[in-house]
Amino acid sequence: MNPKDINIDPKLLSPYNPAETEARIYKIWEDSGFFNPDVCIEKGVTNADAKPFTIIMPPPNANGRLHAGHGLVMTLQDIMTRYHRMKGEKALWVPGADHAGFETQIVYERKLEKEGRSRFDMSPEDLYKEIYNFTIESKQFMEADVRRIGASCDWSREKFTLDPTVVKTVQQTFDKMFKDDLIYRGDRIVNWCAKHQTSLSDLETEFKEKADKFYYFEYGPFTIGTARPETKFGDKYVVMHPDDKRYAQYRHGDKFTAEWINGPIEATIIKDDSIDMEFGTGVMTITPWHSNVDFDIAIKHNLDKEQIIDFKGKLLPIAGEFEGQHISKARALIVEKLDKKGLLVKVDEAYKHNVKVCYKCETVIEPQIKDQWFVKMAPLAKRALEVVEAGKIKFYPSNYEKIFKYWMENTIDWNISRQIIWGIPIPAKICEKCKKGYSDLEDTLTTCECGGNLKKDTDTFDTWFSSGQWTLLALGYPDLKDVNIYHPTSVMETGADLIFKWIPRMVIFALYLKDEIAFKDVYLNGMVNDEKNQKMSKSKGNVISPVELIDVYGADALRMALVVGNTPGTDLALSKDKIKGYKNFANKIWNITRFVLSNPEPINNEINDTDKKLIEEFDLLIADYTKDIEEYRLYMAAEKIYHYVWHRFADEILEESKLVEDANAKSSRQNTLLYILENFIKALHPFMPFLTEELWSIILRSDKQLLLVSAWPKK
RNA sequence: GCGCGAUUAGCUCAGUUGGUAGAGCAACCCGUUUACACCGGGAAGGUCGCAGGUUCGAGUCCUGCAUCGCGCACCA
Repeated sequence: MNPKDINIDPKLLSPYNPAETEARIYKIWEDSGFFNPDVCIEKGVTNADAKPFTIIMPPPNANGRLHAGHGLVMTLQDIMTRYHRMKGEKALWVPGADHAGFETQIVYERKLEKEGRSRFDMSPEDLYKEIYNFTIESKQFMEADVRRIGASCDWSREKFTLDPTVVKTVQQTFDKMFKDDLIYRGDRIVNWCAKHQTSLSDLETEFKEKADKFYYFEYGPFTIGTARPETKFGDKYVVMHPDDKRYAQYRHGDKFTAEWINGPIEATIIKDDSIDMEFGTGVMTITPWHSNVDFDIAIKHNLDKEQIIDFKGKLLPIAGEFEGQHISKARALIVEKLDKKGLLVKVDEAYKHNVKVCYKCETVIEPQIKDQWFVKMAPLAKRALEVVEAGKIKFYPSNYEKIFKYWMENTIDWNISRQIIWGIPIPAKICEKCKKGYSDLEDTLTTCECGGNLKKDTDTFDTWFSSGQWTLLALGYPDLKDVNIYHPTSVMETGADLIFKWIPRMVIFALYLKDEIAFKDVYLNGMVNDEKNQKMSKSKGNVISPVELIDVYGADALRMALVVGNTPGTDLALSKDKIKGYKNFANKIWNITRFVLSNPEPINNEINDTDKKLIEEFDLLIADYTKDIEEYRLYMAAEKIYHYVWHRFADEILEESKLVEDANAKSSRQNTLLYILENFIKALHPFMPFLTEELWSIILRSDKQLLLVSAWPKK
């Protein structure tokens, strides 16, 4: 039928065209100012004494576009925010952008590499400036993507993780923790990436299976096994298990002389029960400077530690004739020399083991002992554990509480120093003589208590040190204007992989700085995978960008596809067929509206008993649906309303109403259809905001306000 | 090695305090009658991983096993 034949709004051309609608609607919302709860109060759509509802957006990296996972995160948070806003609460969703320290620097380094440049040839200031400009530029693309999804966040409050006030506050936190004896300077073994020239936390490394040769060498009276002969120059301890009968004749502390790579050395026998008797010969020599396990043994027995490999991966003078060689080349030469000396016993050609690599470039991590800043985790973790055990923070799904607790019960001190430019500088001074570290916010200290010269620490903070304070920082802390109203935040919604990287740190810092929980609820979403449920990755070429999907199917359809059937904590297989299904749904609603509006106007306000039952049925559904949203069962709420609208309202109620002939009954039914239509459009708004706002502007209604700030349907 | 999760229709997954199995998609048959073919109607499809246990009653609770996935740790 020609749409012109229908006596309704000419805007209602079929089919629904999301591409034409969405940008226009978003602009209307943004111009209205209603994403900002202050404006809502000012204009009288929200009561000044209404309950606050706060979500802090996990700031997307400012260095690129959004990926499908962001699409899910933005959708979930937008649904929650829109729902609470319509309920009349002071709903605040604070957007952000993350400088993403290490990540951004890597992105930028790749760019430099392509241009044939290197950060090591640039002054730190120039590099910082370039990355800053790059990030500010990229940030706009990220923000545009967030808008495309329909996020109703308060852009006027957007925070960037390198805003000057943020930097200042983070540095103050460091100073406070230093004074509270929660931060110390420590000589500890760190994960060193020789390519990126920085230390990494355990969470920034991965294990990769590698096949290497495994060598057996004669070492005095013993045969030792190793996969890394190049570290062995300084080895002067042999370690074996105290219960190993094969070596019962040797005693702890005994010394002997062994012929070794560059001549004879004196070695000492150490007995330690951390040795695996089954592995190799049950005897090993240790290199405490370049191995975590060896380091622990050395600390336990108070053994000497010596650096063999420099921070670029080259051998130090201790290597004698091999000095200056890169370890990758030196290994074979060292083996050859030992072989010539008759010390090579045998070689296992295919030894498989897991090697720690940099999670970004897969360079093999070289453990190094380095002077770094560490946070004492135990006392902080204890408090975080207490509030969770007291039930003050709830997890969705609930089993993540276990993971949180496990993590808090097994903390190790946190290395917060990073040797990168792109981050918040650590406001500290280090003594050139005795290496003692001081916090120095005002940059005034010059001399150490030992008389040595104090030098500025050139390191920056691990990003999670500032991100951990984000619930407060995003609200303007230490300015308490917003903090007093909106903190603790209502819900922290983020990817389940952040259960240990981020969630505990936010809990810890909010307790430490403000003596408050950071959030009442934690909602953890799973990964968004491709339609075969495989992880999206650039190398597989199966990455789908949310914006491309929006271009084809519309934002509302994508949002529904991301939410329906997606329980918290579980990964989602996102298929185009699924999104297409919800594009059809959008069109269905469009046509339902066309149909209802094309019916004759009711002759009065009467509703008969038959129709009252339909209204009752609908109201019950909405009550149930509301409860589902309230309790974070968004996957179920969305499915229920979908089912009602399509298969109950359209397929049955509308079809049946076509058969009603009596004038009074017809009028009663039309009143009923209008009531249900108006209210399901309201109820569906958090899930499908663009379509519903557009329809709201077309249908007859009592309330002329934007749907964005209309009252939630209630019985 | 330690921990977590999953196992339900061909596929993707729901199933909220235990009460005779649900949705979407796909496949099948039929159908253009006042919105919508981006549609409607209909039918089909499951010993709810396996084995025990608790119970009047178990997809749901308990124990064990198997398979898959994920996380953490890790061998010189």
